[in-house]
Amino acid sequence: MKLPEAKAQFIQTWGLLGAQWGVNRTMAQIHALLLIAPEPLSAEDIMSGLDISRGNVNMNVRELMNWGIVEKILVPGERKEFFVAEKDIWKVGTAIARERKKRELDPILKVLLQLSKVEGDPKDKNVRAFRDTMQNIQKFAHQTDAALNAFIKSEENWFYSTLMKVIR
Amino acid sequence: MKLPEAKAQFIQTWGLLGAQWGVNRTMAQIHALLLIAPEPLSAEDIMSGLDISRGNVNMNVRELMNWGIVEKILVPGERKEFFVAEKDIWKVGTAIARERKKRELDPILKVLLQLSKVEGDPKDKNVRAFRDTMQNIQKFAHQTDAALNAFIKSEENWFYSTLMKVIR
DNA sequence: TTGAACTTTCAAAAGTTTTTGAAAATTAAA
DNA sequence: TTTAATTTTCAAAAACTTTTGAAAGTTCAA
Repeated sequence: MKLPEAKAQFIQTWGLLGAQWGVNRTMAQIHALLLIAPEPLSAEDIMSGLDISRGNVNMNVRELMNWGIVEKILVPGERKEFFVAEKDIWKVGTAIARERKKRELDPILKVLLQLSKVEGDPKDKNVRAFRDTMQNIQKFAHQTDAALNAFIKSEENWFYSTLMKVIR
Repeated sequence: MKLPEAKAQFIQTWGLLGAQWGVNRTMAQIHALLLIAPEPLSAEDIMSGLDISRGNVNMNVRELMNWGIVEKILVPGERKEFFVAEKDIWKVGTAIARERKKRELDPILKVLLQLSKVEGDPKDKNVRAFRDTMQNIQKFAHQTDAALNAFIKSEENWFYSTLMKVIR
């Protein structure tokens, strides 16, 4: 396989991976394009590289910057803005974990904690079933939370061993 | 908060969690409804509980069964089919991890492995950047794979072991 | 067998998300 | 200043996903 074909396939695959996990496909594709670019890319490079509109590039690049995995840089002598991706995949992984936990997991776990305080007669099997489920989810959530925090704080290599301690 | 309100909020929240991670919202809501049900539910119970059509229930319950976290049961003397969810959240977590890894992660990682074999002149910085990225992703993928496998294999007893810590 | 109870299927409709592209806003050079 | 290059915004269009519901299929008691 030659480079252009391999690049295209990587962009396609990275986009699919994102889409399956609730990330905008185009955002993941832009990320892929930047990951394999040896030089910073302009908005126009991304537009032509993926055949998408300027507005689409602008919106998705901004979101990648919000996630902390792409940076805007100014090239001396150039009017345009350029973009570079964080190339260390471990850092990319921890940044994504940190953001998604903060935005999507933490608020939901807060709600679930509230729900275990439901009023009701413990003789009612509906009440008992509900409370049992909430307690189980909370316990699981705490372990997941600990594992994710370990990962987020980790430098490479620490991850596997700390996760093992949490699980065992 | 009283039970009916708490149930509604749990269903809503569980659905949101699913939707954010690429799972059909209604499928997650059906799962929530079954998780807190003290008795098996029929298709009609689910239809009226969530106000959705028969076809929708059929399709999503089938998918929950494919994931191995819901089971069809036959109640003696009843013509209808009933459904129960696996109530142990750790088992639910490992089942979901096992299925998603198999369906969505493994095939993609296989492609990425292929891509690191790209032909090309190592003097070309495009080739070098591409290969570096592929190698980094692969290394990360292997660690993630090992961590996921450890989690998937961590069979039950989590309740027992946490209980032991409380007792001693 | 028959037919009522129940489940499954799937084309069309509804709903949601993503993308476009042109106008408005911003920036910086002349 | 003014002007041209560039970026941002956002309403409308396109694309995609989910849901419906009625017809077809299946099961089983009589």
